[in-house]
Order: sequence, then structure tokens, then C-alpha cells
Amino acid sequence: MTNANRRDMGSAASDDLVRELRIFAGEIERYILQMSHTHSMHRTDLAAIALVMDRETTTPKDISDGLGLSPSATTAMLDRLERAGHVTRERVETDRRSVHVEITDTAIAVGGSMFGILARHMRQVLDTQDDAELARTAALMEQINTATRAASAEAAGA
Amino acid sequence: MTNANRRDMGSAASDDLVRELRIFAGEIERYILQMSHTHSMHRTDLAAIALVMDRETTTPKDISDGLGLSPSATTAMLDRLERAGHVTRERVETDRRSVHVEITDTAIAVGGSMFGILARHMRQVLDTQDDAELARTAALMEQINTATRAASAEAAGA
DNA sequence: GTGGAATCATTCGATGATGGAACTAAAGTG
DNA sequence: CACTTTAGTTCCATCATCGAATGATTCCAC
Repeated sequence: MTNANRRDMGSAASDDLVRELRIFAGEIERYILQMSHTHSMHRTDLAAIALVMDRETTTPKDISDGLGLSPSATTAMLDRLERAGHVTRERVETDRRSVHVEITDTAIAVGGSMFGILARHMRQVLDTQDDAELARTAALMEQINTATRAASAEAAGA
Repeated sequence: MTNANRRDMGSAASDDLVRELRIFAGEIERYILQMSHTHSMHRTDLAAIALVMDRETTTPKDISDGLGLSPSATTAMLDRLERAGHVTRERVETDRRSVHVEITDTAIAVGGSMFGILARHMRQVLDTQDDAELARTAALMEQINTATRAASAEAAGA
């Protein structure tokens, strides 16, 4: 295999992976949309719950920045989520202009039931794979997630 | 390494990957939300464009089924997309109750520019990886995408 | 061929998610 | 201390979405 051939193969495999990741983003969005209807939850609400779960500490400003919502839309959404028992809000002691948003066990349970069908289908695929391969893929996805988070931050600043 | 250890490691790697995929779904959702605001496009519109691009042939019913929208919301959205020059609609010759939805070059260009920042960040990660590893990961993602599509179909039927 | 049922996309009117303006409370700065 | 900035909320207008109704088309049993 010459260097020219190696370069072509690298760029093809890389492009393939990017394309599959793009398709995954579309497919899982559609899965979540289906589930949001089944559970009568608006999908922006679900996005906010996912953000609160993925971050260590969350304020309304984190949510409005992260999802690109206006402050007033964020307030209205947190009102909905609080009414539904999915989040709690508490004034931050060190900066009383702000509020700390916490996820509830109710929201975690709803989230878990939402991914039940998907988890079953995914398990069928993953159980046929080599364990060391899965570990390497998980490590790669971790790096890709960091890159995606950096891209979001850059897009938010642009 | 005993069988008991191997079993634990396998389930841990599998769980790690599922978790990273879940995180990826959240992160890329937030990236897309940022971009939808930058480009003044509603996120449901983006989801519809992605669906039309990922499927070979699309009708309003495919879109309303796929995204869980009502037929009337689907019509309103296609009106928006058509006005923006992102899709075209043509009556299907073999069944004149229906409409065939086609993506335009304009939409493809907008989609491309939307993923520019993300593509750059991802390229930095992928360029450090072994090519054969990328190819294996791409193949695994392809299977995961098929499983996700099956899960959406099951969720839609439930 | 005919009548009725089913399918498909659209129109219409009501509901509620979202953004912009205004506001209050709190923190930061010179 | 006075002024500016930050953070979240309230109020009101806009528009995305839903359910009901509609018209056109296709399917199916007789």
C-alpha cells in the first residue's frame, strides 16, 4: 500500500464516519420526536432536560445560551418543567440574581422509559460486537463529543 | 482474565458507548439549535430537510409520520420550506392524492454551511485516528443507525 | 359499473411556545 | 456612592402546531 493509497483510504473512512454520524443525528432526532409526542412533552423541554443532565450545574442562562432560547422563553419553559415536576429551581446563595436548576427523579424516570425501545434495539447490535472494539469506539465518541461541544460554543459566539 | 471479569468488562464497554452516544445526541442537538437560530430556521424545518435528504422518496405523509407532526402542521411547514426555496412539491402521477417532496440545491448548500464549524472540529479528532479504526466505527454506526430507524418505526406504531 | 369506505393533503380557527420590550433585583466597576 | 451590567421574570404580539372539516382521489366489495 503506497502513501497515496493510504491517504485516499483515510479520507474515505473519515468521510464515511462523518456521514454515519450525521445520519445518526437525524435518526435519533426523529426517535426523540416520536417519543415526545407519546409522552406529551414538547421537544424543547426534552432538550433542556438533557442539557441539565449533561452539565454539572445549570442556571437559566446556561439553558438559554445552550439552546439558543430567549430569556423569557427559557423562563416559560422552566415554568412548564417545574409544574410538571421535572425540575426544581432554587435561588443561588452566592449570587441571588441567579437560579440553580436541578433535575428531579421524575424526569430521570421519564427519560429512562423514553429510551427503552431504542435501548433494546441498540443492545441487539452491541451484543454482537467485540468488547475491546466497543471500548475503543466509546473512547472515540468521547472525543467527538468534546469536539461537538466546542463547535456549539463557537457557533454560540458567532 | 476470568469469564466473570470478561462479562463485567463487556457490559461496561457497552454501557460506556451507549452513554457516549446519548451525550452525542444531546450535544449535536444543541449545535443544531444554535445553527437554526443563526440561519433563522425553525428546528422542525431542519428535521424535515434532514429526513427528506436521508430517505429516497418523501411524501408529506412520510414527514408527518416520521416527525410525529399532524398533517396540517406538515402542510404549513412545507409551505414555509417551499417559500424559502428549500423544497419543491409535485403531484405524484401514480396517486394524485399525494405529493412528492424534493430537496433543493439551496437547502443542501444551507445544510453544508451549517455543519462547517462542526466539520472542522470533528476533522481535528478524526485526523488523529487510525484509518482502519475509523472504518470499523463507521460500519458500527451504520448498524446503530439501522437499529435507531427500527426503534423510531416501533415507537411510531406504539 | 356503482356506492361506500379509506387515504391524502389542505384549509380554518384555536391554543400555546417563542421573541422583544420593559421591569426589578442584584452584582460589578470606577 | 453613582452608574453600568447582569440575571430572571412579566407582558404582549407573532407564528408553529393541533383538531375538525373539507375536497379530491383511490381502494374494495358487490
